[in-house]
Amino acid sequence: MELRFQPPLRPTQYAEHILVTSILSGTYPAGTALPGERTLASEIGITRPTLRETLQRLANEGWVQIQHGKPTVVNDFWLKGGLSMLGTLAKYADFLPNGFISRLLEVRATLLPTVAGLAANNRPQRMLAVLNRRPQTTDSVETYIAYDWELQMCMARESGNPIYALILNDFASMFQKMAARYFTAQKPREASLNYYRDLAQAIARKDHSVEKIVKKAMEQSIEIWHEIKGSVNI
Amino acid sequence: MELRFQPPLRPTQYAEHILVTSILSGTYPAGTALPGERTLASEIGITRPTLRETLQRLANEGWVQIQHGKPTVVNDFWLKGGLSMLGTLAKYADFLPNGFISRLLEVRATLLPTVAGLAANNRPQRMLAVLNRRPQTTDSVETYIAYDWELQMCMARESGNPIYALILNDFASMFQKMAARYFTAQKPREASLNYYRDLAQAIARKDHSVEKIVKKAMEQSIEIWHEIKGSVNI
DNA sequence: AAAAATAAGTGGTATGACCTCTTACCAGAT
DNA sequence: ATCTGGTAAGAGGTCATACCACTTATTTTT
Repeated sequence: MELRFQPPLRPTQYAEHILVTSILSGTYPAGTALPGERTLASEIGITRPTLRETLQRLANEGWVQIQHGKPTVVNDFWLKGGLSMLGTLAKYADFLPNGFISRLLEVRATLLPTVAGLAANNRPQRMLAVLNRRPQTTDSVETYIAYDWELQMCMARESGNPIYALILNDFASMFQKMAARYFTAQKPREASLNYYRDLAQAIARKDHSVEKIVKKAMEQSIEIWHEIKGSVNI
Repeated sequence: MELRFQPPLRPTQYAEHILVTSILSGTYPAGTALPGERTLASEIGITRPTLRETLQRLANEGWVQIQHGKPTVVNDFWLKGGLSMLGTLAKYADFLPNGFISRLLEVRATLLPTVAGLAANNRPQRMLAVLNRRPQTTDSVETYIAYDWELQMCMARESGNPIYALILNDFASMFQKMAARYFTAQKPREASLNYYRDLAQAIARKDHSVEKIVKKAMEQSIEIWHEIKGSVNI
């Protein structure tokens, strides 16, 4: 849980914690009605306006469905939820199904090659400018984490299609958790350096191998992740 | 705007309308601070708790950034926003950049072929069950809209990767607006029927042409959309 | 000059009341 | 009996106001 020694949660975050863990753990199964706001607020130990701020946020992410006059009901979030749920889910990684990060990497593997190809065609100079700042072998883990994310976001921005950036933004918190573990080992750092180098060369050559290179790198990162994570349930 | 003859917006929706249109139209440029909550609430004509519910939601979607003690600042939403922004943006289509729906269709074209391939491998029976219920030539526009969406969601669900469904859910409102226009013409309806038929055959044959078929259909839908929309700015 | 206290402004939370919508129940009309 | 309309209960929606907590800049103290 990683919450010990942390300052006590503020009421609105505490409410989120209670509600999300209750939903994830099955205390409030999908399809059932949540207790009324007045009851729920007193049960959690906060006031109604505070609870409502949290409820509205969760409803917007697809956890629950609020309708005037009717009780608030819990959603089957894998069916009704939106991508912004990833941001909240990242805080409760213990409840994630086994291999969830792999699923995330798989989605990235289908998206990023296309995105990279668009960016390389659209704004090759900007891509090369970022790639020329790529990390060195001696750089810290934090540097790798930050740079890898920066490169992805650069691709999304320069792709010319703003929607790719929106998707990646929702991935941010999950990727942060993953990358912190991923780049701790040496092998993925080496693999990434090779990937950055190959990508820079391909863009400079202006040939059509960018997509393939990114695709290959994404698939390799999935393999490496499987080796790293071992039996950890994320 | 299509708001005439509709009941007046409730305060929380009215606040969203004011804030979002103000941000989109440049009244509150990215990087600038929003007026304080007390000021803003009275300007809009609602109370602070009500305004806060809206502000928290918008912050969660990435429109603004709220920090305790500091003024709330407007984000560059194409950079900081999440995919759930699409749901809100769909209500203010007039502000969308030209060709935005095309960008959305392009994202779908990169995702759905992979998703369809996974679903066809994972759960061919369920896919076929849905495909066997595909519309007839004589069916209504509404039937096409509903079925097309159902098929996409089916693919996402049966792909085995829940994240695809989360992404599609965020596309829902935008797709609804697009499909209502798209399927009004006859050509796209015919194209979709052919697509459904080819897809059903491919899955039944268990060959590896599913991805190609979906890819081709998605690209064709982009072409058709360009023909249909003409000079409309969406 | 540096450090600590202070004050002002902003977002965060608490109370308690009232408004609006949905639902179910019931009385009256058909 | 069935349909219609009213009525009451319970749910979410909004209001009003006061106070708490964090950030920042200023002032005071050391």
